Amino acid sequence: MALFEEHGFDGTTIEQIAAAADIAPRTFFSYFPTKEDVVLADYSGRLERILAELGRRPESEAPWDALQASFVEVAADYEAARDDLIRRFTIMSANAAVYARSLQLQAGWEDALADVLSRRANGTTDDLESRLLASAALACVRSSLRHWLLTGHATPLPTLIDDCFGRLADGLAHQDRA
Amino acid sequence: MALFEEHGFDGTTIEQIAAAADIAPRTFFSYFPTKEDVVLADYSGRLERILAELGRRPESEAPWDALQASFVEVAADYEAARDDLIRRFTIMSANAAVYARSLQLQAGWEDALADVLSRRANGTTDDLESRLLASAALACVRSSLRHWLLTGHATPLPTLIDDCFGRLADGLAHQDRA
DNA sequence: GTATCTTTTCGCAGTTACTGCAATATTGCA
DNA sequence: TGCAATATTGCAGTAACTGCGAAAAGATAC
Repeated sequence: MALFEEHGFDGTTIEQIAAAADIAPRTFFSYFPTKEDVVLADYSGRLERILAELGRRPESEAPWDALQASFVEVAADYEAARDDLIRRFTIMSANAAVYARSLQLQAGWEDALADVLSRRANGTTDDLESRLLASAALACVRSSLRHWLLTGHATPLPTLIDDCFGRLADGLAHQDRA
Repeated sequence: MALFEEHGFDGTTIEQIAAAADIAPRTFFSYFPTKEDVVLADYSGRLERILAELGRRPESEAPWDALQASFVEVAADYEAARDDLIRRFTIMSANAAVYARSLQLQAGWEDALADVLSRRANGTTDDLESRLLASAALACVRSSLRHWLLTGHATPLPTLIDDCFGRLADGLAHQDRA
């Protein structure tokens, strides 16, 4: 991470990373599939947390509400690792390849979330609905994180995410009413 | 495209593409920035269409309704190029790198859409709201396209997209009511 | 038809991420 | 200590992409 911050993501080679970590360049790839994944190392654990949280929600709860509650809960973790998160996201937002990889990983999250929602609904809804909800939820998270970074982390993340979920649920069709 | 379909995306090299197109390998890169962009060649024009359509909507219209109307309109174009679209999306959904590139390009769309929405709102809303709407709209499009492909293009695309926008606007908070 | 300028095409050499494979080192355990 | 599983490594190779400068093609003026 320090190397990325000093020389930029593109300006840092695998060779340099390996040297800094005291391993052979070849060994790097037994820890990370791509260079981008170094910046996004926390992603894999994050998905498990979200799925666990989602599994803890009562079956009776509406899907969107369950998603909202789960993500707000996980966002509290984000706050705990605040400084690290800021470093990672700063690098990410400065580099298109890292952001692209982030989106790709989130596509995996979408698959997993849609799957859980479909199983939860148990035939009550179609797969399109599950997909849509999962995809929209991740849109909330991305928008929140972006805003959080751009505004210098003023508003706490859980608040932002809660707000975004709320807006999508209530405010879209008739904004003039709000 | 024929090469991709025969040998797969990864199994096709720039050299082969260049040979098929009767150009030097080096020249390929003056037409496409990456190999992935061959499959997504229609993306650049598509954004302009969407922005044009969005610019044509009345200022009084609620942002979400304007987005919905614009995308439904552009989806009609999709139907016109139906077979070509199916070929491209089939390749895309079979290859993670192409899908990642697609998401990256859509991130550019999101920027542009959020920008237009912010300017449209003229201070009535914050940037977070614009982002969120743009991001959610693209989530609708992706979910619709995916469903359209998986179900063998049974339902027309404009119908699917219209439906997704409608669901996000109305159905999220209180699905038990529906 | 020729000369001049612009644009496109091209070849070449180089960088870098990433892969498969087989050898070597390390570790955990009986 | 000996053995088996696992981690680390080196090497050779592939393929996407880049910068640069030369050559080719095309347009324009006279």
